[in-house]
Amino acid sequence: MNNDSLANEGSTAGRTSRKRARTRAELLAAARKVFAAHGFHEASIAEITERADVGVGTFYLHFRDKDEIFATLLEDGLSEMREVVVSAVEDQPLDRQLPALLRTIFQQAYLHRDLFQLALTDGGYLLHTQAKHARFEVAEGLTHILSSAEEAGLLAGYDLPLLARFITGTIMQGISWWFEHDEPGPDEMAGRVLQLLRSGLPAPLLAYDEKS
Amino acid sequence: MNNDSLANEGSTAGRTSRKRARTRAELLAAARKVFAAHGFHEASIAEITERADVGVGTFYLHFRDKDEIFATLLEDGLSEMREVVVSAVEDQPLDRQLPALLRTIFQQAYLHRDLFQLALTDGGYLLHTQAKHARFEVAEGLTHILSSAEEAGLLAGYDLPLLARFITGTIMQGISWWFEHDEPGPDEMAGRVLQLLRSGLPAPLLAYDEKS
Amino acid sequence: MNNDSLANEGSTAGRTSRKRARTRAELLAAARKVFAAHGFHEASIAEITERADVGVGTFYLHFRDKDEIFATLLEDGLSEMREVVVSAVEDQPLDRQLPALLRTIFQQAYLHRDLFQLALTDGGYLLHTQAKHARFEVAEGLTHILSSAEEAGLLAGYDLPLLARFITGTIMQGISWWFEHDEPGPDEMAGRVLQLLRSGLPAPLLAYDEKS
Amino acid sequence: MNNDSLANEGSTAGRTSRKRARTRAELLAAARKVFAAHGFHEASIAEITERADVGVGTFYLHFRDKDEIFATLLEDGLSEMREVVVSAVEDQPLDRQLPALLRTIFQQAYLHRDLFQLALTDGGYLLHTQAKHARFEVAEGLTHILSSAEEAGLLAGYDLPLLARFITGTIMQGISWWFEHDEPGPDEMAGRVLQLLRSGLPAPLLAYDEKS
DNA sequence: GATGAATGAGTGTTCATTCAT
DNA sequence: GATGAATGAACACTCATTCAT
Repeated sequence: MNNDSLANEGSTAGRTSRKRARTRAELLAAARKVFAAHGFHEASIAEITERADVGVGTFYLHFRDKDEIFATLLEDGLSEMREVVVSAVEDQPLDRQLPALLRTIFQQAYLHRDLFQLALTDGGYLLHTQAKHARFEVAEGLTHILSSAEEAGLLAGYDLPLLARFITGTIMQGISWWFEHDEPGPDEMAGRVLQLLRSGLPAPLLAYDEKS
Repeated sequence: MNNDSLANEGSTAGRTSRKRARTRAELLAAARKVFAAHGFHEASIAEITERADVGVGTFYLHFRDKDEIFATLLEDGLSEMREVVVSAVEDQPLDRQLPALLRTIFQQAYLHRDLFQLALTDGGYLLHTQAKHARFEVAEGLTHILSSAEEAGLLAGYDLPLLARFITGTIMQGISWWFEHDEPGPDEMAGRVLQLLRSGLPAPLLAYDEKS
Repeated sequence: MNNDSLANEGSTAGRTSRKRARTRAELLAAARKVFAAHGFHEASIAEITERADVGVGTFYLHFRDKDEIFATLLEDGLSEMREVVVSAVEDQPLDRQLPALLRTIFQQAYLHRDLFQLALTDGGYLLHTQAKHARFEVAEGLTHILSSAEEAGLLAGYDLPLLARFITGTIMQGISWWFEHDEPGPDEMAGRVLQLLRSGLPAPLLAYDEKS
Repeated sequence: MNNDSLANEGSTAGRTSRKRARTRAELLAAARKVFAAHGFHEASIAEITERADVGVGTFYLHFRDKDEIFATLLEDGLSEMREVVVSAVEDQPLDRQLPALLRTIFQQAYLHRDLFQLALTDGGYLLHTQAKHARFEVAEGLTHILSSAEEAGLLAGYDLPLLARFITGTIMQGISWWFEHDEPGPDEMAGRVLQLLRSGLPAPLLAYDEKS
């Protein structure tokens, strides 16, 4: 009835939908805190709505159920991160992509530790139901870079999907280190991972002749 | 044939307690399946007892509560694995320890994939309550080996606890690869991890001057 | 007719909270019947909610648990009674207080026999948890009156707390008489107790030299 | 097969039945402690058998169910007391019977306070199911004495059954006084009740003119 | 007779979800 | 759109009682 497209000013529809969006945002913010505090299963809708200062029923006006808000929370956070990471990596020459990826992921993860704690601790729960998930996100980015490298003939002898997983595992453990410690910061963390990826472990630690 | 080992032969007490042990084992087996299928929170005692073909009450004759059977399940499985791994690693010269550790862990994990799925997916839940846990177990073994290496002056310039975590992450991702695929087998998996640890990634992938 | 007393008229909030109060009252009424019929321990929440014609969960919207509704039931009933008794006794000259107390207590108890059955039969259960309780209530009132009498020097030679208990016992048995009989009514009951308290038993029943 | 009548010596049957009786006695003793500690409803058969150091199943060889052992416990205790009281009262001249009854009951009750706590606290529970019960027991003895007095024309103007209940109430409160205090001892307690029964309360406490 | 492992009906309680207002 | 009282299926857990040994 009214022009509520771009820049929706004082129109009723505009005000309404702005209010609606604010409520939704409050719910998401509340959910983030509650999930972070208790984990997915112990979190209750009642606590979320209380914290968001809305009625219980309101929750269901914005999200189908508990799963959905959880998934949305992760999805929103991860897609924001994806954007940052992608723009930090693209346009880089191949030999700078992996370092940039690591550094950016660690920087983001450090900033959004609570989100990652959710993703890594309770995310498993949704693996059956919902697909996208921190680990997948990371592995995907890695696979993309590694594929380019492979096309350039740089990864002969490596099993690419496994390699992506291994590196993902390294990153994940780097991130979950922060669930318990605050040091070192993201840049040193990235440096440490690079150190391992660049040189591996000192040769005397790994005898060569194990029967393969 | 009659030799029922030391003392306690075919006596009533013996038969009874053997029956008791069998029931307990059936409960553990059922729980393993149920937890693997639904995860800790979605698993119900009723389903476990049904699958074990015993009454609900019987469960509580053997385990204090849901937490206890879950912890027992992990503990039993991990302690068995720990033994195997330890005996495969000890007495090896330092340069064989890491390769042996990797190969043995992967072999065990391949055999007990369901257990690891539990440990890695829901294990987090009990981290507060119960201490020992697959990742810790692995990280501990690694730390032990790496410490020896450090004392031998082989790891100058590495951050040892982080290094242990990184390698743990690699192993974990190797194992969780099997939640979705059956190939490659444990020996090749160990080989792939060794490949990465030995040489790192090809130099052209990692520019050296990454100070951006 | 429209005057819904101060503020809070036919507003939604008013209607809602009136409905809420009604549900609560229905639960209390149902609980009273169920407790009276089976006693505290044998009473089940399910039977209470069924009788109140509400869902099980509704119970917990109004009462924390079984203990709470039981305590509320007694507390509400007793405090109503306390008010009636207190206002019947206060402002009376000392020599009328005890008669007034007896008559009023018996009148109230006759009206709320079911409540007293609860208080006297199961009330013991909550003695540890909840303080106020029919017998205490009565003993307290008595003690108050007797104290005044003592200050007036009328009770030399009597052990006051014991005396209060003895009279309480007499009243309690008068009340529990009604659990099985409907006669005599409260006024005659009070008269009978007064008769005993006034004259005691005929002398020939109680030899004086009872040192045996 | 063997003479197991009077003085059953070393015969198998004799030994067996002596053993049986001992087990039964151990169960009763254990039950008394457990009921005293937790009350009827919170007491569990398991705790009783554990304390009696017999198997759970054994319980059901001696008692049909929880109700039965509880009733037996009271019955045994009360009937022992009844005997003592009866023999202390019978053959006394009428004017000594009530004093003797009071003194003996209080002496017994003081000795077996735990039993009375059960009878007065949880006994109510069994009122519907089982008849005999401390209060009845006492009221019965009283009624017997009072009947004799009435036949002797001493109680004209009193309502006999009510009178018996009133006195019972006084005794009960005297006994339950001991659930919380140890003083005064049984003889003084009996004296205090006699004091009240003999003289009633001082006249100035009870105005005479209330409309009857 | 004694045992104690097994039973399962029954309980209190929670919480995601609905819907009349 | 917003509310929050109401819902009831679902759950963990208990314990008196049975019965094969």
